[in-house]
Amino acid sequence: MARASAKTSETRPRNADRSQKDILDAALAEFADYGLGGARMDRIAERAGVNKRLIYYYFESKESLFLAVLERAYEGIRSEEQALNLTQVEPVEAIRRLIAFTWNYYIAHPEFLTLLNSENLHRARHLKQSTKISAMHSPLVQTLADVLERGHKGGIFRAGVDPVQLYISIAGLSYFYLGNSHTLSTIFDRPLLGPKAKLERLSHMTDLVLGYLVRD
Amino acid sequence: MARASAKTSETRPRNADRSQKDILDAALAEFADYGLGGARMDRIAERAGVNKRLIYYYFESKESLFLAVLERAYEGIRSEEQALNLTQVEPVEAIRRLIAFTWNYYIAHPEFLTLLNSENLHRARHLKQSTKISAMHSPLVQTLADVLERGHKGGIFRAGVDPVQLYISIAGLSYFYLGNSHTLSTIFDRPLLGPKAKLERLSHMTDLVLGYLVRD
Amino acid sequence: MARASAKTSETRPRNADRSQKDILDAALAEFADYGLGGARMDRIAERAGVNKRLIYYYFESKESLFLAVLERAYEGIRSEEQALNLTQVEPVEAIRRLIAFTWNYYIAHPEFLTLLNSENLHRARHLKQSTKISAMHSPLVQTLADVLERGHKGGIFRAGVDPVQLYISIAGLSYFYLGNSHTLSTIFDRPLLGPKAKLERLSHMTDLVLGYLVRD
Amino acid sequence: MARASAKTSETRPRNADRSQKDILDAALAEFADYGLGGARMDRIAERAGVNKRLIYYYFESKESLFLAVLERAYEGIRSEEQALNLTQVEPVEAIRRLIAFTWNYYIAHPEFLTLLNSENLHRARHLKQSTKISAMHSPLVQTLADVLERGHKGGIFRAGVDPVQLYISIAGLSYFYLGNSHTLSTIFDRPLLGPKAKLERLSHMTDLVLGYLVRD
DNA sequence: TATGAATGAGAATTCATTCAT
DNA sequence: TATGAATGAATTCTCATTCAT
Repeated sequence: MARASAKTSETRPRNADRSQKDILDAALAEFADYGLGGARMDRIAERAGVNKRLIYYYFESKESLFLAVLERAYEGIRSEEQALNLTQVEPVEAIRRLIAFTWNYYIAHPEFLTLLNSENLHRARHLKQSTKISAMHSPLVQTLADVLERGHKGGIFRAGVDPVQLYISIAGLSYFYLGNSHTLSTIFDRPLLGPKAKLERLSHMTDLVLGYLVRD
Repeated sequence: MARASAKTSETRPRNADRSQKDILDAALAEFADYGLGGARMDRIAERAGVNKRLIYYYFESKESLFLAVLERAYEGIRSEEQALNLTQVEPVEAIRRLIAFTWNYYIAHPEFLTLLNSENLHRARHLKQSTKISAMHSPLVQTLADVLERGHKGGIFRAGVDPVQLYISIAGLSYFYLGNSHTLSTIFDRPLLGPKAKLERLSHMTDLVLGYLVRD
Repeated sequence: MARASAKTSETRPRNADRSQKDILDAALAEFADYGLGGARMDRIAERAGVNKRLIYYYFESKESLFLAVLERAYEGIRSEEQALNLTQVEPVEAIRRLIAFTWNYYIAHPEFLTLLNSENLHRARHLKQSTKISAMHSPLVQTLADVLERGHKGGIFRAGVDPVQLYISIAGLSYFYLGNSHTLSTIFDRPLLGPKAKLERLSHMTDLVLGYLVRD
Repeated sequence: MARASAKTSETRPRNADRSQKDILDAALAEFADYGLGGARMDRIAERAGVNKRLIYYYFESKESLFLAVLERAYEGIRSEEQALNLTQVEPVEAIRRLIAFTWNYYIAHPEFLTLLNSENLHRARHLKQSTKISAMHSPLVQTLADVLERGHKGGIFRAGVDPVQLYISIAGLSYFYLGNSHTLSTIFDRPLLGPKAKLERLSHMTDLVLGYLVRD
């Protein structure tokens, strides 16, 4: 909003990187607030404090801007995930951390959920044009496979768990609750985003996943 | 060009109920395909085979049409859920059936997922204006509470499971996988909607939930 | 608004006169509130408590309905004017009465002003199609001519006053003040419709006209 | 068909001031011809020779365009009025000039009358949002107060004449005659806008006002 | 690198009017 | 006499995008 640099043209000297970042930030916020269809190029320009024309200069069109935003969003979560170093903690703790991380990341970055929603509405049309997206995800699967294997070999986890399947479950448990909190709290007539409710959800999800994984 | 009335005026005789149903059906398909923002009233009219004006005659605006569609969609799933008679089967089987039903319903009605996505993007703005939506969901919670209690009293299920929490988990496990299948299959570079993949997912979800619920 | 007869169809039995009057009343209110262009046939039907189709049954179209309303409005003021019996009072008093009557009639019937406004915007397009309108006004001119003549012959009034000219002045003095009271009170930043302001205006107008007419 | 841009794109070079003026001119004509409700944005664009979208670019909406037109219209008459320098001529002549000016201005600018009509139909809704309109009118009242005072002090005019009241009368005498000339000439079945009729009216109005003001 | 001016193709919504009973 | 259902033609306003500098 009150970005000083947007006010005058003197404060916005020729700085390509900065402008591009401002545009991506603004676009992320706009797409998250209104979805791809509802987002307005005018508002993005205003939010970024740049002339609308500049957006087209750097990003071909609304659609490729959306893809750029998407890719940067995936990079964000994946790089933080990497930083968890799950291969270096014991399996049960690794799972706990992954669940908690996913949960907290979604809470901290609600735009990520909305972005995915939009992209799915459009049948991953944009993502399918991305060349780097798939490569970005193999480390995640590798890591989780490693954790599961260590858990199984240590006699703690059940056998035959598919890491992709499990990841989708872990993500889905948080995603549905948080991404659909508006409709869920309406239909169940119950607050879902209060501090207590959040703690309960994290606890429930952890119990659920570990109750399944850990053999007795 | 392809004016509906040009086909034949006999195909749309004066029938208020029929016209309204046709409009709702067409709107459901359109909203599912394009989301609220992307849906076009023109296309809805064409799909329904009615004059665009008639939509406004029966439904105030695009937004209230959307709400009407949403309400009917919730009615659809909830009434089929009721028909499962979960209170009359033993607890483990009841949970199995609920998971399988949810999974299959989402597969059979992908529009339902898209509709929810859209509504959440709009922060349940429409649903919050609905008067009947909350009442529609209490039986579901009741039923699930009953199943959980019977399971616990029979020494089969663990204690202290919140039915709403569990329902959200069961729904979320299917919802995320199916609703985000486009992005997921892209990022994991793996087909998720083939017959085999579907069977595996259902099996995984059932194992996950029962692995958690059933005490040893 | 709360017209009982509009509520149910039993209370609106086949009564052509009543329906027509209800429609005219409703149309008068609607045209006064929104002008010809802004008036809505839907709202007129609602206000009248009749089906929209019925309006077309009795009155050909919106435009002829407008003419019917106009004619009835002129009939209203002219017939009350006749009832003043100006030919039977002495000239100065007759002028006083005419000014006061005009002023009070416009206050009591603001719709009349709005109707005239609309009709003039449309260059009297409708009125020009009326066959009875001109005949309706000759008595008025006659009466005023008689008053002026008696005044002159009695040595009270100045000579050579054109009755039509005078009538337009008398009407204009009230019409502009009342019909434009919204803009006038805004531009002069002063209330014009309070009880005191109204008395002052009537007094000013009477002084103005008599100050001119009465010779010393 | 007759798309403006099709003529030549050179005729509309990038000139913000010019475009805005063209739009205001076109809007004035359109609003005068059809009133606010009847005016069409399409026609305004065509009249101005600009793309319809440009109107919304400079003026938010039809309504704020209307306000802009209104304000400019008031500025027009008030500034010409100022140029009369009424404070520098003797009182009787000043009144004569004001009456004649008002009369001639209305004749030369019939749009002004229609505009006021429309604004009053809408209860000064737009004007009330204007910040500058009231300030625009105090000089006028001042000037007239000065004339009246000089006239009274010189023993020529009667005492106690309210300048606002008098201005409304002077304006009203012309306004009603000219603005309602269509209906008036119809109901009185007599031409009002011929050269002779006009002279007579101006003479009548002057006699009326001075007959009232000037003491004997 | 950066921008204010300008636009064509739609978008939702409105409205007087007619149809069928 | 009376009405609910249905419609074609506008109408205001929007939007991504391009032009000229």
